[in-house]
Amino acid sequence: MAPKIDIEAFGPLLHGTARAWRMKLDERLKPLGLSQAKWRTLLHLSLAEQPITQTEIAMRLGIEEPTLVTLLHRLERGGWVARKNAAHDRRCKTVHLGRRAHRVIKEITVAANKLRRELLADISPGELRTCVRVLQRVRDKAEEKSTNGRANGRRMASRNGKH
Amino acid sequence: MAPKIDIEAFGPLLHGTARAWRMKLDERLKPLGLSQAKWRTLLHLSLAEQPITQTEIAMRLGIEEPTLVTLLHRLERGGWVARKNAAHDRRCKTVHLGRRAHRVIKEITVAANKLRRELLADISPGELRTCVRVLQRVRDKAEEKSTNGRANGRRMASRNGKH
DNA sequence: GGCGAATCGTTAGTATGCTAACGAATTCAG
DNA sequence: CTGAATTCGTTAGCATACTAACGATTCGCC
Repeated sequence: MAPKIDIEAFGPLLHGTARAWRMKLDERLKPLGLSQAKWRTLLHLSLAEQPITQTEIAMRLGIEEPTLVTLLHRLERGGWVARKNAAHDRRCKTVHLGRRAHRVIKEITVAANKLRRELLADISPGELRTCVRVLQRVRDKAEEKSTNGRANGRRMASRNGKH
Repeated sequence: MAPKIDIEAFGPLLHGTARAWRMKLDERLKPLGLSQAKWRTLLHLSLAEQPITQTEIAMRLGIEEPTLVTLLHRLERGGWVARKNAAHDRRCKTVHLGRRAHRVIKEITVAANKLRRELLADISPGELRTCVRVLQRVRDKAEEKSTNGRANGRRMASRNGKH
């Protein structure tokens, strides 16, 4: 009774796997005081060459602006980042890593890489490639604007450009 | 530059695909007044042969009890379900589908199946099988209790048994 | 039978996401 | 140059998840 895969459960399976992965990572980074949403933000900041604005961060993270606002509030309250008014455009604020953040950036990547290696340990390169291809195609299809055809300002943070 | 897959982004890819799928489904069911969390609950109730308790539902949905409590509050407020005190055990409440729910159960499954067929349309059966196998293994691995070995009461809703 | 342990549902508090609506600042059309 | 449109960050309000802690009830062991 093994060969018959339960294709009806693909959605739940996808959902459950993502959830389990996220919770595992959160669990490991909790000792650092960091959740996934937080460490992803810090990592993107550290990867940016120059100070970036909130809108830019939201786009890279693939989340909406209001979500980022409260996320930054929490990060700021914890001393992880600081916001500064941009000189050239008084509407903008740029976000900068605090001391505390610089110290843990490396630990974050190490932990994330370690977890990934563990979870994908007994998956063959071929299987992995196939899986990645499938996921990409599914995601792209799911992100296609469906019925609406209106150009409606800044909509949908689109897929996050790696990490 | 296509053959080299970006394995570092597997986590984000998984996360993003699940998110896109979920949002697409929510978008389609919004006209019915239903989000994914809600229709999944209704569907599980409709699949159950006999009235089931809240704990049972939470387990099947793969969510924690307090999460279910507020979810049921919203469903009850919308007239989708009703809670009754169980006769045999005064601690328990059983949850029952309301009229309104019975009418849309079919629409829900139809929409979910349609979306799945669309998103997986151009994926070959072989690829799909591989992908499912990989996801299952990753999920199982991620759900293994890691360092803690303590039996700490009811923990982790575990994987949801299909749908 | 009776008391401690386990179970069920709940509240409280927090984190993370969303949309809608808005004020302030900038940009663009005329 | 000026008024309309756009952009940036924010608040308000909601949905969905979590853990911690609790009352009420039931179960299990003596």
